[in-house]
Amino acid sequence: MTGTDGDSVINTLVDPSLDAATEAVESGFEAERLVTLFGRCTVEYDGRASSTLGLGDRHVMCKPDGSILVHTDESQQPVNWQPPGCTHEAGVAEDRLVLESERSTPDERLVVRFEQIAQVSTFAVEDATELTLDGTEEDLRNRILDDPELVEPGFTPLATERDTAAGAIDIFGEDSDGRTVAVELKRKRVGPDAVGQLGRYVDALRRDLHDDAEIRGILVSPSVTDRAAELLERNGLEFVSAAPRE
Amino acid sequence: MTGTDGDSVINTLVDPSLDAATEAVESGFEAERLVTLFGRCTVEYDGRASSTLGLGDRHVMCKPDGSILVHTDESQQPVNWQPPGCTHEAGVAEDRLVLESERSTPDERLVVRFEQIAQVSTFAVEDATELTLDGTEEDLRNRILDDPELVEPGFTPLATERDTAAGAIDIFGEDSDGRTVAVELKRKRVGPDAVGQLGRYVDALRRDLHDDAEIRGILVSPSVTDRAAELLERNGLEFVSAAPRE
DNA sequence: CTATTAATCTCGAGA
DNA sequence: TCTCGAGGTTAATAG
Repeated sequence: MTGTDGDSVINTLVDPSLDAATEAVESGFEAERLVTLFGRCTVEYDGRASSTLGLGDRHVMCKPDGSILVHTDESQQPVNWQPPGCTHEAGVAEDRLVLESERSTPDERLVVRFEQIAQVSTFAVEDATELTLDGTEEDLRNRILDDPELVEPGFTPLATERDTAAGAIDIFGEDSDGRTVAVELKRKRVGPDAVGQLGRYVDALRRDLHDDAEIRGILVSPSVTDRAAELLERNGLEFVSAAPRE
Repeated sequence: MTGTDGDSVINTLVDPSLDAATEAVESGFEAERLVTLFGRCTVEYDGRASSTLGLGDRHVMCKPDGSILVHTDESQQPVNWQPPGCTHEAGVAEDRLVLESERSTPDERLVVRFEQIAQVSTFAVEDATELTLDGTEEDLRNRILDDPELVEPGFTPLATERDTAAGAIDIFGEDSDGRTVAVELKRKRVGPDAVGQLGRYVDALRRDLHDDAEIRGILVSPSVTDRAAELLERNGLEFVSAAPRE
C-alpha cells in the first residue's frame, strides 16, 4: 500500500489502533488534508437546534475549510454536519476516538464518538478548476435582455436588480404604452410564494412612484401552479412562459 | 490490510489498476455497499440544469440508495450530485474508469471520468438508529399547544394544519372575544416571505368563511426583520415573539 | 455582521 | 405523480 506517510497523496489505515487512528486524523488536520473516517459511532449536535444519533456505521468527512459531514448509507444529505469555518479537534476519551467541531456566531458544536474505527484516510487535494453551470435564473435574465419580446412585443428593459422598499426587481422596464413593468424571473415552475414576491415589488413601486400611472407586474417562468395562477389573477398580475434555455 | 474480499465490512484498494478499481466498484454496486473513490476526474451533469467540471482531485461517494455525491476539498455542499433513486454504472472508456448515474422524471445524467484513481473503498453499512432533532417548528407548536397564553391570554387553539384554499394554517383558533385567529409558526427570525404566507391564509379564510367577522392573523417567531414588520403592519397582521425552546 | 433571494436546493407529507 | 412548505436549509451578494 502506498501512502502510509503523511506526505503522500493518500494515507489510509484499515482497522487501525486507537492511537494510530488518532495520530492519522490529527496529522491530517495539521496538514490541511481532507480526512475521512468510517466506523461505528454516535453523534451529538447542539446549536441552532440540537440532535442525537445513536450507534451506527457512518462515513465522516472533515474538510480543510473546517466543514464536517456525517453520512449514513441513505439520503443525499448528511445526517449531521458543520459548515465551513469550524475548528476540528481529535482526541481520545474513554478509550474512544472523539471528533469535536465547534464554531461561534452562532455557537454550534458537533461531537462524533467512535466505538470502532474501520478506516481512516487523509487525502491531499489538488483542484484548480471551477464549476460552470447553465440553466440558472441568470441565464433566463440574459435570454430576456437579449430578446425582450420574449416578455411581450414592445417591452423595453430599463434596469436589472432595480431597488424598491420591498427588495430588488429582477427586470424593471416599460411596455409599448410607456407603462412601468416589473418582471420577476423564476427558472422553474413556481408556486404562490413567487407571486407574493412580485406582488410586494409592484406594491412597493406604487408607493415609491406615488403617481396614478398603472404599474404592471409580470411573472416569467416555465409555468405556474394552479394556486399561483389564482393568486396572479386576484392580484392583477400577469404571467409569461419562458425557460432559461432551449 | 483487512477487507480485500467483498464480504468484509471494508474493501479498500490504494492506487489500484484500472481493472481492479472497476471490478471493486461494480461488485460494490452489486452488493449494495457504500462506495467511495478518490482521484483525478472530470464531471459532467445534464438535467434540471447542466454543468461541467474540469480535471481535479475529488472524493466521490455512491450510496446504495442510488445517490451520488462529488466533493471537492471546500464547501459543505457537493460540487455535483444526483439524488437517491438513480441507477449507477461503472465502466471503462478510453482507458478510464467512468461512473454514470441516471434517472428519469426528470431526465438527469451525471458522468464522472477518472484520469487517475488513488483509492477505491466499499463499505458494508449497518445503521439501525435514527436521528432525534429538537428545536424544530413542531417543538414550537407543541409549546404553544401546551401553553396557548404564549400567543396571548385567552387564546384557544381549535385545530392544527387547518386547511384553506391557500394551504394549511399551523394553528387555527379563536381569541377571548371569539374572533377567528390564524397562527403561522416559524422556528427562527423571519423575513417578508412568512408574512406573505400568513396573509394568504388569512385572505383565504375570509373568502372561505365569507362572513363579516374579523379574522386575525398572528405570526409567531423569535423575531422579524424590519421589512417583515412593515409588511405585517400594512396588512393588519400581528406578531408574537416565541422560540421553539428555552 | 444582517438581510434578502436563488438553488440541479433536499426532504417529507398529502392529495 | 404533483404540490406545498420546512429546513440546524446552504451559498452568494449587497449593505
